[in-house]
Amino acid sequence: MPEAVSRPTLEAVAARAGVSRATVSRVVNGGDGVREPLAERVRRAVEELGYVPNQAARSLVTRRHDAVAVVIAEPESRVFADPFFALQLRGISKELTAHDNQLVLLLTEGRADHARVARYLAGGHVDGALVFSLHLDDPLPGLIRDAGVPTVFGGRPDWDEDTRAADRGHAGEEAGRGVVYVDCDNRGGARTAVRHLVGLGRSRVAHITGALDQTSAVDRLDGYRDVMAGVPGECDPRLVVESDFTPAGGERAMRELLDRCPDVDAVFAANDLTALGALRVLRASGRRVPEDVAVVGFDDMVPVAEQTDPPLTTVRQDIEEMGRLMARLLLRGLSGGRDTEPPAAGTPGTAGRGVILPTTLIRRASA
Amino acid sequence: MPEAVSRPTLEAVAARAGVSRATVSRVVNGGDGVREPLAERVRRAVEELGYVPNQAARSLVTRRHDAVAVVIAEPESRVFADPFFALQLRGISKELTAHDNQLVLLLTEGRADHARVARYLAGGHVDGALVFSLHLDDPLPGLIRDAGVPTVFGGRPDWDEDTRAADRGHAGEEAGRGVVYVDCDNRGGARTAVRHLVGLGRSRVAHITGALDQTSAVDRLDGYRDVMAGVPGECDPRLVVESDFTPAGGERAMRELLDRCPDVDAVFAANDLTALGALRVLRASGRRVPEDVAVVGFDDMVPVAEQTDPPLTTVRQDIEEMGRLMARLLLRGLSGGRDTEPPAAGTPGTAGRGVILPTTLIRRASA
DNA sequence: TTGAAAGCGCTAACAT
DNA sequence: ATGTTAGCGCTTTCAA
Repeated sequence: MPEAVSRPTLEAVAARAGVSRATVSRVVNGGDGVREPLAERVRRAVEELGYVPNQAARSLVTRRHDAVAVVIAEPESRVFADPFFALQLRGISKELTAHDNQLVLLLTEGRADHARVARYLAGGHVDGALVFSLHLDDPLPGLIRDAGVPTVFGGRPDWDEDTRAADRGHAGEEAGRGVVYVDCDNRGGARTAVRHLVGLGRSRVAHITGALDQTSAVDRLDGYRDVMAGVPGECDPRLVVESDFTPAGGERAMRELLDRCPDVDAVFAANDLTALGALRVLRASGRRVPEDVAVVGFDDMVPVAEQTDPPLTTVRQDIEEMGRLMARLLLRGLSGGRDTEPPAAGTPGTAGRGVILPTTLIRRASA
Repeated sequence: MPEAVSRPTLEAVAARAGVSRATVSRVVNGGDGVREPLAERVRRAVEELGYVPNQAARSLVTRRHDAVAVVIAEPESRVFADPFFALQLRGISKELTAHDNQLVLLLTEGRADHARVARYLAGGHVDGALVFSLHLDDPLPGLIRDAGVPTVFGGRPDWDEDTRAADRGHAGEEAGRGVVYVDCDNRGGARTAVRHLVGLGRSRVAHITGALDQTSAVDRLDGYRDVMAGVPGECDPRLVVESDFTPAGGERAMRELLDRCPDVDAVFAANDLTALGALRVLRASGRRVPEDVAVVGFDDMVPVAEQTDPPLTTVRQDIEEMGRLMARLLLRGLSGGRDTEPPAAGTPGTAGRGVILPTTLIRRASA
């Protein structure tokens, strides 16, 4: 019974309203230049027939799709481990919906899928793309660039355009300026976290990093170093342990840390999940938090941070807002004109084309 | 520079290969009935020009879109609290990708969006829909049914067709038979959990329910009752506390439970998040788990269940597989013919049209 | 086996 | 202000 009932066409509506197809089209698309009584007749006909425009036919002529692709590189990412992804998507979805755009979700599972995604984007099925390019050296940005689709990245892509473009012979174009992205202030947030710890009087502040093939992890590490560089005698490199954003990784790192520096009295973990693992190991080792060791996380994944023992002090970023903003930037670029394109070379104040959202420290009990 | 570069058309390929558009079309679509040397010429031309078919033009004539909508009713759901959603989506995505179908994501925020979704589905933009109808009395199933789009539901919808259809005057059609859905064996899984607890020698087994406006919660409660009904003198209704699938809800329920029945020695929680909350309250109350009170969860959200203290014994369902299966059923129905439609009235063995996936008990330390 | 031609449903000039 | 018309790029009869 869900037999694809053939929907009424413009033609049918026109016939019913006793006007031409063009007139119906005008009314359906906003109705400028159609006198009210006529427009009303058309609207009634549309209503009665339950007419819905055929998007394929429309796209064929307008070359717009009112659809945006969201590309998420999933493998080995935390995408499926925490609600990050879902929140981001919610923000994007809200914004797209508000502008009558559809969200086409492209999940990729490793290199093999890159070609598929590139082909899809190049195929002109969507008006633009929102890409979460999570890893350094990801070929996706390059492929997307070549596909020529307006794109906004989630998280600063490690796209050293100057270098790569040169490899391709685009060196003179300053193409790096063209990358639009939205990210949170990873470095600044990290500074805030570490300063907080230092301000608590801690003198042996460690950092458990995230996966260092992601810019967010690198930036947070940089922020940590920014502050520690200013603390006399505190640049002990053993206080930095590399990890991977997961609870298990956090446990491992914390164990190593306790091993190397039993006198550690504070830990800045690259994200909440890492902090979770660290907390567990600290407890198991008999340390009290925050009395013996203070801990700060990053992200403020509320369901995680509020449920740890003790509740986690952490750096909050507004993930849903990031998603919304990405979508907004893209749509603006699509309609407004060349907003997702590089500014004229030398335009002041636009270098980078990145939008950085602020972070805030959420104080709970762990530090 | 991402200027929507006008892509080559069939025409261009035809010209280059020195054949007609029809021939190119044939080759592009599988190449039956085209002699090899010619086909090869065409393929080369496609390659050289980087030709990608225009999906809009194709859809316009074929009326297929190779796209499937995934509808997720988000408000008040746990969709953004645990990785359930992401896993489901991954399974769906894999299956769709394997069949060259796109995934259009429709997130809804309450009633207001229902009309939008219904309109979209009715608009014939997609070939079918996968719908997560999470709540009893959700109007979505009805709207979708009216939209006439082949649909597979995730989780048994509370769609008492006999009743509703009657309301609409379809009573004679046995329409309820037409609902295709995929779910896990909530009731059986609950039975397994409770039996395990009883088998441990526990005599005061409580149940903290999920949100009872979702069939999964109701089914798990039923499973609990199935077993408890067989345990002499164990039908104490005070052992059942209603909750909502959240950690906070689990805490609240556990507190009430301890209040009402301080002698409780086992808890079957409706999901892992609930169990998490319960564990916390139990610990705070000085009870040891599992010595004093054994706890079993449901879902096996690995990141949660493995990280609780003690690690959680729980009923596992294969969420990703559910997603994959939903997609498979839908695609099969779309191509194979009328598979998503109701079987002829009276067809034996097909009543319900639901596919129920098995669950397994994962033993960890909490029970 | 291959080509010619007729649309699919819609928008956007261009006429009126 | 409204109607007429020419395609958008593709698939699909129907002829050759």
